[in-house]
Amino acid sequence: MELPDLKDDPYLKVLRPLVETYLAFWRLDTRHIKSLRLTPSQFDVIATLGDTEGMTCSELSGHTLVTKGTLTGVLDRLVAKGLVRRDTMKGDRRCTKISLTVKGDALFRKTFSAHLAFLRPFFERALSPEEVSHTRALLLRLRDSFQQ
Amino acid sequence: MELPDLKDDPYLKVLRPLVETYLAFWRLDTRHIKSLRLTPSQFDVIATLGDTEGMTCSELSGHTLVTKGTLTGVLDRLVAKGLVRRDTMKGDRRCTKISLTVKGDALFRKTFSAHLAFLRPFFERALSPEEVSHTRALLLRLRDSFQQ
DNA sequence: AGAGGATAGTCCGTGCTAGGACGGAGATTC
DNA sequence: GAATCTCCGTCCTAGCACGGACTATCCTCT
Repeated sequence: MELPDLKDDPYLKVLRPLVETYLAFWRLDTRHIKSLRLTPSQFDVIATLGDTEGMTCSELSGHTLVTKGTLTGVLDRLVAKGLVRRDTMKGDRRCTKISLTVKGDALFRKTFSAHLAFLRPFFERALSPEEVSHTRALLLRLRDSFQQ
Repeated sequence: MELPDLKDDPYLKVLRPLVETYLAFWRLDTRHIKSLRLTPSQFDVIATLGDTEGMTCSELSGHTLVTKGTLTGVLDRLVAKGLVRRDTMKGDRRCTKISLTVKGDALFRKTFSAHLAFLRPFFERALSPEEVSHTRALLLRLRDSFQQ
């Protein structure tokens, strides 16, 4: 990693834990999502489309971590699986309305809350509710600094 | 993202900040690394090989975030740039010793500490030294929970 | 010595990533 | 009406991610 041993630097010694924690979470998250036969990006799209009337590619890309260019391919595969539908939008022929199919909605209902329930204990075990708020606040300060 | 609005759940409301903070860091880090005409993985490898006598692919993969299979391609490109060398190991013909070339070492010296110096202010601005230790401790608890 | 098993690095398939180029489509201005 | 600007979704390139398959090599145990 781009993270040598930074024990000496009082400021940078939070860098490695940040990366390691995120990656540990990511691996756990990904492993569980894979058991649903989806990729993280695909789950991201399904979860975002759930309980909505559908959205355009741009909106979808704004609400997920998937960029516009990547979305095309991700949607192709979701359409092929019959989970998602592309409809032309009346009123603006530039836009495409992306929404869940019946099958996609069923998958969303079945897996979404189950996935959250799967993740929750890992947080509960590590932190008390007060510590959660505290961690959250500290992380947001860091995030804002990175985003200037 | 696979992160809906979790305001309601006291435990999961640290999830989104964790992801957002990491991604904000990652984007910053990547942008700076790109200005060196390297990719994050390539920088990772260079930084890890710096100040060592070289290592095998497996060791390198263990010390970086690059998996064995991906490493082959990353090393190919670094060798093509003349930054890294592959030597056969005497004693064990299965192993390959990867090390920096003179040019690679020069790049390491020039860019490594500069990169850390670039990152440091973002941490300094966000957190006091005590908060850094505190954040670090909280993150490590989370990490360990994810890794069980 | 020969068999079995572990390890090293490569290669492959599928999928994701950022960023940029592109052409179609709507909106605005003259 | 024509030119221009902006937006939309798709496509392209280079590179990375993971896991599994594969070959070569080495080690160990009988």
